[in-house]
Amino acid sequence: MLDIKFIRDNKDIVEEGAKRKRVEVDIEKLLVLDDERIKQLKEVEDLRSEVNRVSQDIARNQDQALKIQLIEEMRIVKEDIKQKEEKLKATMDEWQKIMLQIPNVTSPDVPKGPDESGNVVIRNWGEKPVFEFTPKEHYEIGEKLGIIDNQTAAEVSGARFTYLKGDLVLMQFALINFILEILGNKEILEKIARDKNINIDTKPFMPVVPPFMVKPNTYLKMARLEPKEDKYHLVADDMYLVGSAEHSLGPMHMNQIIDEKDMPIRYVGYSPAFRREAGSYGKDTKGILRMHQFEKLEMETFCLPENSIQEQEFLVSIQEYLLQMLKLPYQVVLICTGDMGKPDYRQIDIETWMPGQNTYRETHTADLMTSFQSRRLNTKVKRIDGKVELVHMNDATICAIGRTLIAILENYQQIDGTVKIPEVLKKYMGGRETITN
RNA sequence: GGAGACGUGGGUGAGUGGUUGAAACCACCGCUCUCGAAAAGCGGCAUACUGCAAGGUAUCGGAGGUUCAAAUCCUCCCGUCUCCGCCA
Repeated sequence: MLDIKFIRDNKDIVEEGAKRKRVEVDIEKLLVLDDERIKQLKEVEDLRSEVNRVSQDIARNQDQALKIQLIEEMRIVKEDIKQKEEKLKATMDEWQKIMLQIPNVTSPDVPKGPDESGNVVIRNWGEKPVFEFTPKEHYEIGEKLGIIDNQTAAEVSGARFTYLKGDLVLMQFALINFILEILGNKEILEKIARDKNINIDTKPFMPVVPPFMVKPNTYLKMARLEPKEDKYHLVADDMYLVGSAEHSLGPMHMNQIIDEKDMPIRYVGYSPAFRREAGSYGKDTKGILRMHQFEKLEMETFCLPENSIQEQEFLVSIQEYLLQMLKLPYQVVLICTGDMGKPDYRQIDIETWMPGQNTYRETHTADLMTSFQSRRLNTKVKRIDGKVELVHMNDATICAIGRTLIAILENYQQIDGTVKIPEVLKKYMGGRETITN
């Protein structure tokens, strides 16, 4: 959510920003409602003030007859308040509805564009592997090796579910262990920052296994409830399954004021992500690219406003470091206005090379939300000088495990159908060289 | 799931209908004293909205309700603790 004061002072920027994000919202109407809101609020507060004042008079006054008269007068004023409050509430409801629709403004360096065609590749890394045979797609490799079984999962749970088996499961946990080691190591993080010329506190990440379900209200505060049709809703308990660890990591400091000396706060959360994938029928139906359920390691950080762009750069650097360690070619994409999320100020994706599909596919995203989420979450920082302000929040994938496994299978495949194990993961997989049948 | 206890400012904790947005203590910040520190003394110390300001309004887990007046009474919800049941 944006600050209403900011909207009032920057009507054109907000309006233009929404249009560029292809969000329809009537700012003009909001401002009219806001004037109305303030006017009605003043009326109600003046009346309340009168009641408060007279109530104290009643308490102090000894004259019984006067007391009875004042009580009677206040009873009438209260009726008036009630009516005005109802009017105010109606105004507020409408006001709130529009406020929730308004997207975050964007960073000046975000390219303007209508959809993904406007995204800009800002750099790439790695040599695409050259094969002496036609590289296969991950599901062909996986099925042949007996480590991916969508067939059985379809019968048990339906489409877009899978059984990961054997070495692929070991590789999943190898990735998790490898990543947690990196994110917990201050020296490595320091080196990553230094190599990219990022001047930032390299405090390590605290590993977290967060709740996999959240209350509707929590989701709303994270500005992630919409689109609802993509969320799994547990009707009996009115809970939602998380679509990302972000959804329960972000609210960890709800209604808190954090000391500046404790900043930045960095978490790496492990959780499944549940997605209904509404609207993607027929898209990526093969293999494990687009699932209703997949595991993910996610970085969620809270920092001072002046550091948040640097923080995002840092998170992207860590993503790149990981892919470089895994020797997976990738490209870094600056997402344009029309393709980015509503809460984002700036969004950077990483797409990893998938030889079997002969294309780059999205594996990582890094979202800088500025204070868009912290405003509703009410997460603040108390500065050294005593000033209290909203924190800035960053959220970034460190490993969407399924898609990383795909990239490994496709990039490391061999002519005999076996798959080499990336060097850095070997030690977590019994020192073995390859996945064989 | 059953029974009971409880939820007050950064912390401990007082407060059961009327100048209580909230005592006291601790922590923290500033000043005095000191060469400096400690100690002591003095002062400050919630957030949001609104207003040029003075000020006003709201908030004592959350949402409603009773009342001229609610931290205090009532209802529902959430959470914590203890005991029992169940369970990995």
